Amino acid sequence: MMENSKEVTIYDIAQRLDLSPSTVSKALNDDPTISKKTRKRITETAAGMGYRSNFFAKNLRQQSTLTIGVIVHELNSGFTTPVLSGIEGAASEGGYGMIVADSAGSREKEVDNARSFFQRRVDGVIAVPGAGSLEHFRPFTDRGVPLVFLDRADSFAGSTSVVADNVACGMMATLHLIEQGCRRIVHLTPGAGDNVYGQRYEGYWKALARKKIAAEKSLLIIAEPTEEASEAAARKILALTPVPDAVFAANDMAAAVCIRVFQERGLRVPQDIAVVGFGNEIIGKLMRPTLTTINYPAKEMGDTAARILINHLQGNGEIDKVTTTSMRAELVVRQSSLRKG
Amino acid sequence: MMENSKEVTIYDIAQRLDLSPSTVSKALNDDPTISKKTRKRITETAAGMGYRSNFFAKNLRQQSTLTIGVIVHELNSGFTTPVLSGIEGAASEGGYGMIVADSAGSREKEVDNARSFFQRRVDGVIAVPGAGSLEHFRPFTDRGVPLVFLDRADSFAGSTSVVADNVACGMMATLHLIEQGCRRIVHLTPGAGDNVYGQRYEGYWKALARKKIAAEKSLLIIAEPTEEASEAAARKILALTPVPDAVFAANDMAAAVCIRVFQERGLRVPQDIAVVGFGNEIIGKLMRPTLTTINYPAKEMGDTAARILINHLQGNGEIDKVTTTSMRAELVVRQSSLRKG
DNA sequence: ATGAAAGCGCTAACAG
DNA sequence: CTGTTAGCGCTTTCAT
Repeated sequence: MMENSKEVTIYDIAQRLDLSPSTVSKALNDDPTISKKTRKRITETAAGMGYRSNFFAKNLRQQSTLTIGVIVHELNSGFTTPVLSGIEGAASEGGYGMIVADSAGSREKEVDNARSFFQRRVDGVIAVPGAGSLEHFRPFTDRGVPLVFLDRADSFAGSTSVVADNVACGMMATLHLIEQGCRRIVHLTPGAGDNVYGQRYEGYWKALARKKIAAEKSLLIIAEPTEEASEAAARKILALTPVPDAVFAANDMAAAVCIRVFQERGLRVPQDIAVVGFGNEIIGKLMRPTLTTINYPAKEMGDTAARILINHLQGNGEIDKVTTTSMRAELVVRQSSLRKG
Repeated sequence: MMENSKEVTIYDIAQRLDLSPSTVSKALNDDPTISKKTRKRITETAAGMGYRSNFFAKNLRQQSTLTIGVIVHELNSGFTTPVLSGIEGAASEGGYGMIVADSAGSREKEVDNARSFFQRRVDGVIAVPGAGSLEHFRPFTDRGVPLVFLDRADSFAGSTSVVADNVACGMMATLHLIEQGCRRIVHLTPGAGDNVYGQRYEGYWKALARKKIAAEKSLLIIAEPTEEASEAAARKILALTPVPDAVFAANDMAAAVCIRVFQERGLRVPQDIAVVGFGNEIIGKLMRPTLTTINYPAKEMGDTAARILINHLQGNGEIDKVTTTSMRAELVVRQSSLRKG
């Protein structure tokens, strides 16, 4: 095993070429005050000697880590994956590394992760927080470390948010169903609290209100986004009287399960009951009928959040001016809701 | 905006308490030679002053970054997500951060990412490489930076691999179909080269050989894992004469598309044609018939890779002894293949 | 039990 | 165009 044959430093290079370390440093950083010729000599011997700059010595001087920290409340999810992909793309393009911490649904871990990133001195933070207070992020804002929240729009001390317009999403889906002639529209959601789900629900009833349709409390059905709970919810929906003529589900999996249960009970989708999902998961294209759904711009949100952060870090200080960036989602109309034309 | 009100250093703490910086340093690192009383005084004022240790000064001294680099060839994928989740869990448990770089299918980016991590001096690397040479990882092995490959078993200079036993997977799936009475079994795969797909194919024909069934070349169908290509492949399968009585697809999406096409053509699954997928994606539980598939232990693989790496970094040098860790995958039998009992 | 001093590798004034 | 010098904040002998 070839072991660490000792790291090469700029001193080694300087000695070898009979130059000073600072000359070497400048040359390696493309300082224009170094003659082309020496610069070339230096870069070449550096490469030859297997030199790599010491990231930490550099950071120690420059007080910057070229690293952005990403805290997600659930890494293993269909939303988080494209978000990370979007962030990574923009970050690496801007010369930043992305360090990821997963809170795995635990608030305690989220607090820990914030602390850990603070210690690590990331240059900026993007967080997809779970529910609850955001106070554990205060050290960042206090120290001027820029902070962007994703998918959560609470205003929080000097921070910025990137969200999809969930109210608009809910409205779009519901209006579409109304246009298709539906009147008794169920909203199936994991919860209608103070978060994206609540906003989708708000969009739902705003759409009903606009069309002068009374919102019935019994048409709001709460169910965890698991297969079992969704099945139970579907049965609950069929037990309502009169039977609803549409379901707007807050995620595609729940919508798919509902459709299956409806079909097994002999109902036709969309003729007897129309269904709209949320999230544009791959399953929506594979099932029959294909699923009408909201295309949630997760990757674009990640990309945007990273760009805002990096622009700010590079001194194009958007972050102080923009408070919330709302990304446009779109309705993807497929078979499960099309009752006309 | 509260701006950087100047970072607190151990010197500030020392001055405030009329102690020396080294005492403060030791106290903060729980050095037992510092009396309990002073230690307490120090930790308390440190907290009070909002001190955070300077990660970089620390690293500069200790020549370690407490960071492991993860290079994936495709971040936005159903395999990578649980892998990252597994790595993150083990890493954070061991006190390490995880920095992620996505090669997004580009070899060039993969090479860049390797270089970038080398510069950043990650303590260790986990790579899920694409196809092709692994030479760009040589700097790590040369410098004694431990390196673990995931889902790819090439032996490479002093590195270690964590894989699922893909040959066994292919064999398991195929034997199961044979036991169900199938004889003309198609293997549908994105390619049977020198990678996991090739190994699954190897398992397929080994199973056939063991059962004395002739492997026909026409039963190997190559198709990209997209919806369109899978549909075309399904039609191709139905055009074979005699029509096959089973399909073993190398991913669940392709299997789902096949089943849909078969059903649309009036075939019954599994009675007329049985189908086994690969990957245990969520869709397999939602569709009808439910999909028999291989449960690929992605998260466990990530977890294992990270543990091996971290054990090594902490001096429990497994990495030199273990060359390849093969994780057990399992067959999940559901409706799409069950023709007996 | 505490302190003094050296140095990790690099950069940025400033001087030549 | 190149060199000198002085730290960045921390840890770690070695003294006391």
